[in-house]
Amino acid sequence: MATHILTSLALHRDKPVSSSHLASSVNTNPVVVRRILGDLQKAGLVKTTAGKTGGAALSRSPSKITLDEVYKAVDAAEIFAFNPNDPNAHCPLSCTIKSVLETVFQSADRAITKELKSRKLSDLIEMLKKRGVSNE
Amino acid sequence: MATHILTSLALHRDKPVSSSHLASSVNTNPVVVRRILGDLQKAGLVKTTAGKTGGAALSRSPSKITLDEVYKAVDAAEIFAFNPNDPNAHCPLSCTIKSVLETVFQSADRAITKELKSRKLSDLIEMLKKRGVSNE
DNA sequence: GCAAACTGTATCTATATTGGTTACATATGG
DNA sequence: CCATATGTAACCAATATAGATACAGTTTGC
Repeated sequence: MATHILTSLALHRDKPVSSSHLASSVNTNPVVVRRILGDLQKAGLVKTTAGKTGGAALSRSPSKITLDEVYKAVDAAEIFAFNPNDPNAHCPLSCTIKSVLETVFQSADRAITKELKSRKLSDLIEMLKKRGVSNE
Repeated sequence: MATHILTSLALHRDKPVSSSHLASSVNTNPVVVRRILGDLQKAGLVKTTAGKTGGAALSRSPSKITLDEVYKAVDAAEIFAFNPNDPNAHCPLSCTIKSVLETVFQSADRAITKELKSRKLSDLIEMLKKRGVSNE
């Protein structure tokens, strides 16, 4: 939904778009959109203005926004999860496994981050245009 | 939990380990362990035997088990999720965005898969041994 | 000044997922 | 035969997410 919203904003090039309008494109409720916009705003990707002619707009050019930023803006969690339970203190494996998995999780995270960093919002716009979607 | 279980099995080298024993190391309930073992068994990574001396054991050498197989065995879902709602038929962007995101999701998936394929269960055992955990 | 059209946010509901637990049928070694 | 396993169903609790309603605060344009 977040990338959908951002591409919509990009296609509107700086004209503020209302959450209702975005919601109808995403096919959801305006409040859901505003919540996502709130996350994107905290991450500095969009700017919103209140009032009659208000709405959301990108705060940077699409070529300066990577999908990694989008991902981290709306989904703070890691990809993999540790066992939330305490380790069994009588078991050496149980006490050590977490530190081992940590290094694995980190490299997986780096792999995803690298991949997403290589994708810019402007790339998505390009792909949309190739499919005939050029404005909205 | 799944990797924890598998490393535990590896440290026991082919001696069947009961779900209760594994559960105490993972600090959870035996049924939870058996559910995970069921997934791992479907994926061909472990073999379980019932009866008094039963339990679970690896069905392959740890050097022949990649973390990618483990991941796919217990978590069939994709990393990223599409907007579950139908597209708004009146909106060209809404109708097209999914196919664009699909290619992004696929390359992200490939990146994770590649990373996890490069990690073998035996690598984890190595790391554990370096930290002083050699049996259990 | 004021109505219209926004945002931001609180609150509530529905739903899905997950882990944990109990219970029990079934298998098997000694 | 019986102790000890697995496999699995059923249920509960906790958590997360989307959606919906409601409303206070902001801003524009008349």
